[in-house]
Amino acid sequence: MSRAGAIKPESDHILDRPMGDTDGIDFEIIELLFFAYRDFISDPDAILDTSGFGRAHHRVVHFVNREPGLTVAALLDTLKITKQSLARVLKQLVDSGYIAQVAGPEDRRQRRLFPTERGRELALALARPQSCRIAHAMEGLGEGGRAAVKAFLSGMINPASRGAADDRDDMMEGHEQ
Amino acid sequence: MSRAGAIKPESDHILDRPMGDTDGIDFEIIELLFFAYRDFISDPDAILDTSGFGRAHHRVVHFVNREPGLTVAALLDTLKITKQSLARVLKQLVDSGYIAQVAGPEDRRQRRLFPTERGRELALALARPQSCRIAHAMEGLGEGGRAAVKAFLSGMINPASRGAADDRDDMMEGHEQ
DNA sequence: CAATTTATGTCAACATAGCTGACATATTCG
DNA sequence: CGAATATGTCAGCTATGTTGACATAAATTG
Repeated sequence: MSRAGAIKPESDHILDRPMGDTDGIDFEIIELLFFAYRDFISDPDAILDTSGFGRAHHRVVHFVNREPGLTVAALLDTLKITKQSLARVLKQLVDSGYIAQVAGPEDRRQRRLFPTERGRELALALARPQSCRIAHAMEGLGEGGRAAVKAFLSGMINPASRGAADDRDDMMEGHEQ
Repeated sequence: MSRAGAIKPESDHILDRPMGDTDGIDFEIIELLFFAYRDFISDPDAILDTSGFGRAHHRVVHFVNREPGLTVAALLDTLKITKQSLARVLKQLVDSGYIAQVAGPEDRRQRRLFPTERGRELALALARPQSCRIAHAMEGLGEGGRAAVKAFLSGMINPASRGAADDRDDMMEGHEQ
């Protein structure tokens, strides 16, 4: 802090050549991913500002619409956040009538989550500009190009990340930590 | 809040069919992007926890290493955050000896940002696992596949997002808002 | 040169969205 | 019945973004 005025290159050895692909690191894709994802979520963000919701709400609304009847536990597993974090946004969505909770038919401790029509509309409105952006980015790529993109994105995902949703039935979920 | 006990499907109309690709929306890629990016940043996050830094520091260290001599204004433009947000993390990085500030040779009001060797090492350490993940995801894709991925990611980016870095010289930057 | 603009820094307050820890309640299961 | 499970909730902390106001030094301009 007292060094704020010590703007002299002699003291610390300073590097002035850019960190490039010499190190065998794929900086190009790293940065493309950063910018692509940033702009990808900017579309729904603009809509959410209007609704008074945030990205956290977006994710919840999305996955509940994609898998109606989802349990809270399954949603937590998908989002990889804590139940306290989820509770905050979920409560707002339920109170505002975007999501409804129904006691599980088998296990009545569960609260299965369903979208209302309002929730469905919001999810679609948020997904629409994202899908348009994707369609635009896919323009000119052939069927093989699209397959390559899918393969690439799938390969970026940790095996356990998606598996959790598939294995949900046969595993005992004993990892509350 | 008092409706917490009103777990009844009859009141609100509840939707139980999944929101699918019927609506002409590319949910598949939307979700792949979500999971891919989440896991993509989990690698550096794990390292950062050790260092006591966060994602914000990561981004700063990355771009300073990629373009040594970057001005604060240019960095703000790349990150699209406010100077107050940047100040917090930048100060920590400078104080910890990861980044050095040098008065601009032409315009001495500028603080050009340079990585120290320590900063370079950190940037490389953070990029390494991400690059490995990318390499793994690219496995099996031919040269055309890689080109498709690049074209796709580039197409996802707002034209102005990257352009800002290119146009920096000829535009008057009169958008402090 | 004086006035203004620019580049940057800084203080204070606030919002969102994550976290941990602790505890409550209802339900199921052994 | 008692233990485990699914969920909810309270309280407080952290990281990272925001706005608004103001300070300082250097460049630019009249």
